[in-house]
This record gives sequence, structure tokens and C-alpha cells, in this order.
Amino acid sequence: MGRSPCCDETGIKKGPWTPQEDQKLINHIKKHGHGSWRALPKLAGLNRCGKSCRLRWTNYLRPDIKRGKFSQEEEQTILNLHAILGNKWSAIATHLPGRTDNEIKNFWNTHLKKKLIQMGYDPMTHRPRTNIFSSLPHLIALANLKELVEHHHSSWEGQGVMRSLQSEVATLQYLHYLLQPPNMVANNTSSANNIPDMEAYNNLLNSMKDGQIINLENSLNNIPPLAPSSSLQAIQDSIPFSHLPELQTAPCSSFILTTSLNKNMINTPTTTSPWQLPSSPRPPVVVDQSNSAIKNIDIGEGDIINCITPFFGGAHPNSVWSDILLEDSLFHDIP
DNA sequence: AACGGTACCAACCGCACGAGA
DNA sequence: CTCTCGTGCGGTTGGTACCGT
Repeated sequence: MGRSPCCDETGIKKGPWTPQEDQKLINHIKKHGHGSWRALPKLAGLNRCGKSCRLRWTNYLRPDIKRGKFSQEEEQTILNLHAILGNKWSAIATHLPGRTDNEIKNFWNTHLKKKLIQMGYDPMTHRPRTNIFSSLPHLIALANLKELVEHHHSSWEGQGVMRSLQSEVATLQYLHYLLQPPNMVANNTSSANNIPDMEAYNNLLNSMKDGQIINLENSLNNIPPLAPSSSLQAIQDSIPFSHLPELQTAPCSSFILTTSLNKNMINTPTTTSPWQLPSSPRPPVVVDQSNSAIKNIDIGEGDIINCITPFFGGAHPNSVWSDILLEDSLFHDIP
């Protein structure tokens, strides 16, 4: 591709347009249309490159351009479309008559992005942002403390501290889970259903520095994963409400609950999001809760189940989380 | 009044891609 | 098929206005 840039010629004016230049451009296009942008500057008597003329026209001088503040409706439209389309400014602009992609992009970068961040949302995913890393040093210290305490587990003091650490350990176990490369990917790389978990893992690693990863992994290696024999009640007891926000806004785009259930405990949960069971050696299976499909899945007694519940469009996952954790009635014997 | 920091946005840059010679 | 051109697009830059100290 040996194309030379259009604006590297010496003597070609750059920078802000003067009203005189604007008028020349408008007059020319009104009379002749823009035709070839490359040829236009000479024909219009402008010492500009064609690209500069095109941008000036499409982003500023076009008669159908709507200027001024974005309305609430426009703002909402941009938010909605960005959640679906991402940074496809031109595609978003087609839904906002009179607004240019450049204008929308600027509005996004200067206003909406900050607004979302302030509200605690990730501007790229439109999902709640994590705050789990702000407490990372605290969690690492806790992991080290737990190790220390375990060396004195037989003492009365050691047991007391262990009990008080139990809730922190639940959070550490969650991190431990995230730090394990998802073996499900190797099992079934073609399944789109794997993406949320892979994202979770990648997001976590990408957002950590090397030293942090090593420290955390070293610390977490001392924490055993949830034992298959853990009862639901034990898990409920171990994760207090105060920790739910951290888990709900974990760096993954999904919402992950690692729990341990045996077949007899499983019934059809009443929440509306799809479920996945990706962590066992078997290929992951999507569970559609609305049609009771969970009943038909072959889950061996004592299997670890990872329930990944993605949520979209700003729906708060609190209800899902609390449904799973707090309502015993969701899990009862299957006849 | 002077200065520094910040927000805003027009304009630029460079890459990608389709069309056509 | 290759190359060039024209254009679209998203990311980034830089000038300017504004505000607080």
C-alpha cells in the first residue's frame, strides 16, 4: 500500500478554520457539490488538503448538523447504543439525526464516560466495576495471617481468630477460583458459553501487576478451595452480606458463585438469568432455568458447580445472588 | 493580575477497506 | 493480481475557555 498521506504536502494549511475558509467551502459545495474531495481544495480556492475539507464539512459545516447540548433522550440513546455497539461512533450517529460521529465521540469521552465511572460502572462493559483490588493488600495480609494462625490452630486463640477470618476466607476462595486457568476452555474451546469465564480470568490478570499476581497466588495457595463436602448452609454462613458488593462487582463480566451441591439438592431456581456449569471435566452445559433444564443435567453427587450468571443492561445481580445463597427453598430434593 | 489545572471540542492522524484502473 | 485512490472510521492531539488559588 504505497499511498502517501494526503496532508503531508508542505505549504498546506492546518489548524483551525477561518470564517473565510468556511465560506469558501460552503459556497463551493453549494454550487458544485463536493465531488472528489482531493480535487476540491484547488477548485474552491482553499489552501487545505481534501481530507481536512471533508472533515470540516461533515463535522461542522453541513447544513443538517444539529448543534448545542445533547438532550436527555439523546444521552440515553447513546448509552443504550454504546452498550450494544461499543465505540462504533458512526453507527451510533446514524440513530441520532443531526449529530456527527465526532461530536458523539467527544460527548462520550468528556461526559458520559466519566458519568458511568462515577456511577460505578465500567464504561466499556456497562457493568459494575470491581473494587476488589482496592482491598487486595488487605486480602493478601489476611491470607498470610490465616497461614500463621493455622500453625497455631490447636490453641484456643488460634481457633477464635480462624472463626473471625472465615468470611474473609470465602472471599479469598473466590479469588483463588478466578486465578485458576479455566480448564473448561481446553475442554470446549468452541463454545461461546465459555467466554464469560475466560473473560473473568483475563480481566483479572490484565488488571494486576506481575508482583501482585505472584503475591496473591502464593498467598492463595495456602487457602484450600471449597471442599466438595461443604454444605450450602456452610457457604451461606461463610459469606456475609458485607462482602456481596465486592463479589458482585468482581472484575469479570460474569457473576460467579462457586458452591458445592449434590444432585439431591438441585431443583429449578427461580431466577431469570441463564446458568452455566463449566468447571467439571465434562463440557459445560448451559442451564436454562426457565424450562427446568437444570433437572436433566448429569451432576454427580458432590460435584462442584460454578454458576455463572451474566447480567446485562444494568440489571443488578443482587437478587440473583441472594436467591441462590439465601433461599434454601431453591435447592431441595428431586424426587 | 498571574498562574496552573482542567474541561471541552475541533481538527488531525493513520489505518482499513472497497472500487476501479 | 497488484496498485492507487477515495473515503470512512476511531483514536489522539492541541488550542482555548474557564475556574480556582
